Amino acid sequence: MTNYDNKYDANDKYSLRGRVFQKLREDILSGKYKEHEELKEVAIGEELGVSRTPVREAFRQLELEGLIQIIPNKGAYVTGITAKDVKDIYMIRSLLEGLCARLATDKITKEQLEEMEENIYLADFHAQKGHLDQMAELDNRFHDILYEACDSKLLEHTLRDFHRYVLRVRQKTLATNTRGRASNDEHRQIMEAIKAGDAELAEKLANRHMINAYDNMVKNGLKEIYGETTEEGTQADTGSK
Amino acid sequence: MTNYDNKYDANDKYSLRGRVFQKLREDILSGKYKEHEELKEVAIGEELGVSRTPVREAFRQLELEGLIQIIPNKGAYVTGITAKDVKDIYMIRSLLEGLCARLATDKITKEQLEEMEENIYLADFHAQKGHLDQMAELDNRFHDILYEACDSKLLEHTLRDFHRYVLRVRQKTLATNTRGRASNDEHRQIMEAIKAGDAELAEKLANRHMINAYDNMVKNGLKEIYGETTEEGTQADTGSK
DNA sequence: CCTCGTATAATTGTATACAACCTTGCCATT
DNA sequence: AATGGCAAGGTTGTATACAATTATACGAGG
Repeated sequence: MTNYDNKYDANDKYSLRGRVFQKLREDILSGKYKEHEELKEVAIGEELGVSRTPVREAFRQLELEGLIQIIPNKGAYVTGITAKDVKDIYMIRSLLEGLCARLATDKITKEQLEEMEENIYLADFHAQKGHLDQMAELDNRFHDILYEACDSKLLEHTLRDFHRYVLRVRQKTLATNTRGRASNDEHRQIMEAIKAGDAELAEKLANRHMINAYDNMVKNGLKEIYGETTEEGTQADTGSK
Repeated sequence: MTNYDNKYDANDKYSLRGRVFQKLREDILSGKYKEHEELKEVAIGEELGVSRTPVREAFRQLELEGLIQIIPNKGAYVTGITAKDVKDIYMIRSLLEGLCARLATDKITKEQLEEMEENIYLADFHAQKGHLDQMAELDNRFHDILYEACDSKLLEHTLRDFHRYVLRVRQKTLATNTRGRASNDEHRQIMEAIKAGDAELAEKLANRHMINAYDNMVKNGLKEIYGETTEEGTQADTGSK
């Protein structure tokens, strides 16, 4: 619930605060700062060559994005993601990506559809070659295109938030070639449903795509990475029908 | 996507920043600061008797909550909500409140269920008396209970965000007695489905509840309040099946 | 040897000073 | 009279100084 439709990007890469914010977000998501690690204002400031003020403002934003937790008068700590959190996010995303696909079916532009096709074609190529990094990149981009295509700044922004939030986990678990191929196949089906103008089908496929992604994560050892267990079985149970 | 499961509330009411944040949020939501109004750091600071630093930090948070837009080196402006935004929010909420009701069916505690029943009973009373303010209050509380009952900090927080965001609009449009009664009837049906353990039905009813709420807003002049029109007809079209 | 308390250090919270940028209005030039 | 440029005022961006709070370490007492 944040700054959508903001042609002056608030996370302005030209202001110090914006640069600190982006840098810290990237470092947290990439794993440079680990869970429960403490972030100290002066240390970060010195590392980036800025004073405490922009760092503090960036901290406040990171907190609202859920990446750190600030305990008053104590410090800022990188928040952890529990297995339960991941499950909840995928349940929510399943519904919202479905909605997004449904809306996009009517709203998508020719250019966006073409980029989708290109994306899928390219992903096929990299899947054959076993280029996992490129696969992940294309996967991200596919969803970004979908978010843009739904023509709802609010939905787009919400989905981007969730998507970014699980990137930390995905990097560790989605990096199998078999899932990469399956995922791209699902992308193709979604794209074709949109292309055919079948909004209902597009929604169902997008729902299912998220459930499959989650189930795959569970299979590939989500529990081993995060100590806690999903409270009830492994089935995603996110279907809306 | 913000600070869930935070026992030290980040919007700490004991820190100046937290107080400024809460005060400004309330003032924006209540309409004291109108759309596109500029908020100046020194003016706000003097009004609340604090310096610019806590005000600036509060601004950054308000921006991430979507309540103001900060244009670098220019100023902070209260953001407007378009009719399209409202429609999008209700589409999203329809799905997520449905999910929430479905999860709550398994997770709700006896105390929460009792508070729900009490809430509905009280709302019946106030509906008869025509107490619109109390009705609105109870309506808010009903949804809060539901959010708590789903046992997902993430979903709870997301729904609270959206709910708070449309409060500005709702205050102006939901204040009709007939809708109040209908809404409470729908609350009762949702509650009874949860009580009966019928998760599927609870989800459907909660979906429908949001669609009805939105349709009512459209009927009661959402367009007149916000200059723009919903891009396609008036039907909510938020059903997931 | 352990525990509690106090003092000191470290860190965050707030205020203020200074710099950079944008806006505005006046004046000169055409 | 219209326009362009320049200067002055105001607002935000950043840095730093000071206050308040918390963590740590050391020593005294048991």
